[in-house]
Amino acid sequence: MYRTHTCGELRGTDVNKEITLAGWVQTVRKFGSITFVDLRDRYGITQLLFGEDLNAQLDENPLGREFVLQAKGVVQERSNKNASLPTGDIEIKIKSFSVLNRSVTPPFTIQDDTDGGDDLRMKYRYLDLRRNEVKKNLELRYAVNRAARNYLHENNFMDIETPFLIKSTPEGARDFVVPSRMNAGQFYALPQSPQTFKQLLMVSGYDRYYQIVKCFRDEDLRADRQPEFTQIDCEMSFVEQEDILNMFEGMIKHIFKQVKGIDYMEKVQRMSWEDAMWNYGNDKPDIRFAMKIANLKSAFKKGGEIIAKGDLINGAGFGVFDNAETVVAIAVPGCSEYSRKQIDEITDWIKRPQIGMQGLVNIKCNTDGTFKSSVDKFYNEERLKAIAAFANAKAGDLILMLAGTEEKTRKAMSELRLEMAQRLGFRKKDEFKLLWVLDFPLFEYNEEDNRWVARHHPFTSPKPADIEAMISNNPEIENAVQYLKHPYANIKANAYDMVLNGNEIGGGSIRIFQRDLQEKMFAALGMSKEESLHKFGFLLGAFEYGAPPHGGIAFGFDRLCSILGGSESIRDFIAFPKNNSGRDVMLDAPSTIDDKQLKELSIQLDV
RNA sequence: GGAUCGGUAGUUCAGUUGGUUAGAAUGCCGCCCUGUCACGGCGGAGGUCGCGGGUUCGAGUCCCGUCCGGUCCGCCA
Repeated sequence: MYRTHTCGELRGTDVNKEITLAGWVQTVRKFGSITFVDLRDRYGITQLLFGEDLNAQLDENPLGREFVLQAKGVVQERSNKNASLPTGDIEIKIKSFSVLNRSVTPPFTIQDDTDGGDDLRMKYRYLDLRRNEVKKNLELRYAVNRAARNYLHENNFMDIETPFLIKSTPEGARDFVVPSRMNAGQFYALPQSPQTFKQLLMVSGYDRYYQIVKCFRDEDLRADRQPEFTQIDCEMSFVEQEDILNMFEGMIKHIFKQVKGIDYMEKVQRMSWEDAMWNYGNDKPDIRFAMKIANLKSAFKKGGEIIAKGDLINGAGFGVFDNAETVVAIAVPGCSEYSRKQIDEITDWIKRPQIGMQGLVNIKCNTDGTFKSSVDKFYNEERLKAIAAFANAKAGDLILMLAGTEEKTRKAMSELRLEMAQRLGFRKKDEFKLLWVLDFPLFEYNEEDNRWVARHHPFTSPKPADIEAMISNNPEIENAVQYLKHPYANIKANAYDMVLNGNEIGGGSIRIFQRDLQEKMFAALGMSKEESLHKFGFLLGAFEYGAPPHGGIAFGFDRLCSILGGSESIRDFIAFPKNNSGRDVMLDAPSTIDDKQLKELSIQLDV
């Protein structure tokens, strides 16, 4: 037997027990004739005490960091206790020991505050995973997994595995493809999600399905995006949107309770997509704080056009606002005292290429009730007061205003709102606020391909009230790039996203379950009959054999874990993640394959 | 595809206006130390300044290119 206990479990009540521990050497502290060793395993750290009698043996078998050690001894009370360690009341007086394996000096320290950089830690991920910080994240991930499974199991959901080698349907994200040796010149694709399979399972009568499953998308990465990622994928039959919202609101609350001990009692807030865009410039608003966008002028919806014209000091007008499609403002609480330097800093921030705005207008709402703005020569005090009132600004606030084209300005203001909230500490890691965003548009325009595409996916059902419009209205696809300006843009989907602290953590929809409506949908997306049969004939066929009404949702498991763990990056919550360029730096993958493999696959390279 | 920040000792970093032998901390090695737990003390080893080219009497430092890494935009139904 290698060990009788773990390194995390012995306490004062175990004194005088004869025990055996096995683990890794964290540190060696030598004091001439006695030596302390901290022995670490997954469960904790226990201090070993080597007395004078073992010095000869230690000289013969010197211990180094990360050596694997087995040690037998007696638990004894420490003369100097260590309150910061759960095992800090005791130590093991060693009687004999054995070095099970040696270690070369690790490239970085295996501690909470390691000296290793990200790159190095990824290259030696197996060492990084020994660190408590990383272990904690994987433990949280497992806790979320368990909580989700328990909840779904209790609610009659059944875990059914679906294939990873499937058919490529280049709709939406780019597919990862896998060449088929037995079918020369043909390829499988790895699933972007088990979407069609779970719908087929509904047709088969498995009315509550779930899977915690890998999905694959060949797109560029971010801190919160990996080429392979995990979803909690769910589907239900005989449900309406309301049923899904209630079921999965329940699941998230269960996860909060089980994993974080949080009782999320209130009903999850709901917001239409249009309200989200109008008030937050964003389809996943962070509602932990207010700072709603004040719409002073908008190209596509009536706003507060109080500044568009009139009441100007010299009558010449303020071209930047007068000529802009959109003028939006936020009132930043308590920032009226911002210095020139601070304002310049924010202005530079919104001028960065990633935001790309030309400039920033500010109005300081002084605590004495007066106003000071960067546009004093265009607007008089009364006008500034009116703007402040419209933007819900209080004395002491700083109003920030942006003007320009609709989409860009709205997006920029959304970013600015988050940035200011970040600076003011409004985005607290330990505060969690859920939100359902509803009534998404069914279609959106893809400028690159010059066509309308499904915003969610092509299996999403339109709102019942809009089905007629979609079927009868088959307008010419014009170069209408402004959302909400095209007839299609007004067709709403039976789709919903769950948003947590400004992050989309889940999304789903009620699906189309009739063949004729699904065919109309494909046609609306510009797919020919032949094409739709070739790509999705199996689904259309299945819909003819008694497909039940159904709908579902999928949660981004990695992202949910990272938010619950208070981290920006999902890599910390994945045991073996890819880097920014989609590489596994530990394996050095992807890599070339040899000519024999290529030949078997009938593949010739062009590089 | 684009923007931006970084690459100097095993590691994390500093390095002024271009100027002598490129520094610190930590880690590593050796010696000393019986109550440490970030142990301590003394000593030591350790560098192709990512790579290639250019400017210059002289380049870690300036310029061009390139590779690698981080973050973001596009992209991600």
